[in-house]
Amino acid sequence: MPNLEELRQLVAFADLGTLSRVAEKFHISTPSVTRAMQHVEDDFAVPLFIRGKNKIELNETGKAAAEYARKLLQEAEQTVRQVRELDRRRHTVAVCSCAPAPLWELLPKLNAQRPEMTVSGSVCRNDAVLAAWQAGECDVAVLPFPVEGAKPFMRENLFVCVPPDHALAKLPKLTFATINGFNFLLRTELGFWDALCREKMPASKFLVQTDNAVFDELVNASSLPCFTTDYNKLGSYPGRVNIPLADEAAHVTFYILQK
Amino acid sequence: MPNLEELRQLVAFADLGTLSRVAEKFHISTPSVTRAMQHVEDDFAVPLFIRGKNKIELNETGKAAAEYARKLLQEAEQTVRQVRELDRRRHTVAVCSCAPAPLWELLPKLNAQRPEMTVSGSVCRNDAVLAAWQAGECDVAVLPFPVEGAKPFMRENLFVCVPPDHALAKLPKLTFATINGFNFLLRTELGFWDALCREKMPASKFLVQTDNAVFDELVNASSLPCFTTDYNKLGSYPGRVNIPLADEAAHVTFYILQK
DNA sequence: AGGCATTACGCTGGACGTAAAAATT
DNA sequence: AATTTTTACGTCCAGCGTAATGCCT
Repeated sequence: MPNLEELRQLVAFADLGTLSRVAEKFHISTPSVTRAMQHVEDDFAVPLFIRGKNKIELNETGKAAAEYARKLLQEAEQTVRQVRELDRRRHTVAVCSCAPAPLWELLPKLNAQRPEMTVSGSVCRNDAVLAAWQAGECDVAVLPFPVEGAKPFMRENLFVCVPPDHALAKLPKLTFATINGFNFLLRTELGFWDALCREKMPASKFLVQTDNAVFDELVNASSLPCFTTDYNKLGSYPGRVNIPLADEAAHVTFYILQK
Repeated sequence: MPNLEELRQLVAFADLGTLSRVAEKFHISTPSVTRAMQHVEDDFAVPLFIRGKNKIELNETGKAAAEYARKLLQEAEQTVRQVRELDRRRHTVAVCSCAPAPLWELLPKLNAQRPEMTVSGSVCRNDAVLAAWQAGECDVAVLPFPVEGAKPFMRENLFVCVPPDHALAKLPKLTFATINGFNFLLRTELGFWDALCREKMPASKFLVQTDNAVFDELVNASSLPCFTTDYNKLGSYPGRVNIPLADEAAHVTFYILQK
């Protein structure tokens, strides 16, 4: 049964060409490498090297052995990775949501329910959420439409958020048709909201900003409209008014899939 | 980097259920197994066991780890086998022939030409010879017909071998048609001759004997006809006469394929 | 009482590094 | 002179087995 550490040295020797360089790479002495190579040869019980007085190289069998060893080492590393990943999965609840708001509701609840588990949430596009769920890559999925086995979870309503002196602020209600054409500030990682806005407002341009702090600054500094929702605690900007969107599409029921 | 010897013990534990049985299997002490399992757990750096006061079992991750380890060990063994096989191939000339006679000629010559090599010969059916050659499983192939790259090697002629008082002994020449219907003694491992006889003499029955000594005894003890060829040194039975077969099929040119 | 896992402890063989030798460039 | 491989040698620790402990059935 070969020793994987020695096989690593064999592979390194195939790559580097001299025992000294292998020793250097692994921060060990050259005699140690010499012995390791002798040991590998003993393990395989066939000659792998052509030895000169102060020269050593792989013979044809040795070259092939190094390649086989390389493959085996990759498989060994993969084995370790798979086991660790399996353990990680046993200690985390992975939530995949189409929008951030359900995560704000869900993650604290899950954390309280399963204090020994790490709860991890991510926002993806609808199709990616569904794919992750079906592939078993997440334990909880949140989608903006019902699917087999899903339960209604919460409702989120979209608002337009503008300074009080903005033209749109005069209206008590808005529709996508009304605001189509206005340019908007948009936070990224809004998941499905992002796609919805772009679909409903094809004439608008969106200034996207990932960083939350920077986004807030931009909102305060400019008079450009942005979106907020009744779950968006971060989005209650002082000095701005929230105007509801009347469209059905702006009122979303999220459905939850749970193992 | 996991230790394969320890992984073997992990797999054995998954199969046997207790550390004592693992110790017994590998002829080592139980404390040694305990330590090995602790070491495996350290290597993977995740919990693999559920430990009671005098009880230990695999958790779900551990069970999976044992299965991954089982696979890895098989791959490690395969790696060793492949390297050894490669070395063996480097020290042997494998000859695959459709009939034994060419081997009698060829093997001594190859032995003389390459004294450092082990020469191994085997007799197979025509299709198997061709398959082995094409798969690179042999270094020399001998076939009873020409193929691309093959050179004519030798000619072998088939004789019928009967006691002098046998009915067939009266004829100076024979054909397959004449002897069809007579029952014959047949040595196995005649390769393509076997198939040829059965094809040309559908009405005959063949008494097959593998063991050469037993076959010779049978030839001496019975008056049943058998075959011999001009290369069959073993087949020159005293007290029997050899009658040539006139058919073209009884005169074979062997073609040789060599790397 | 017998079986099982684990800890304690002493021993030993194996693995390491340093030093040195011998050969090559 | 510098580089490379290998041997010699002393050191040290990882891994082994024995013995003992604690627990369960």
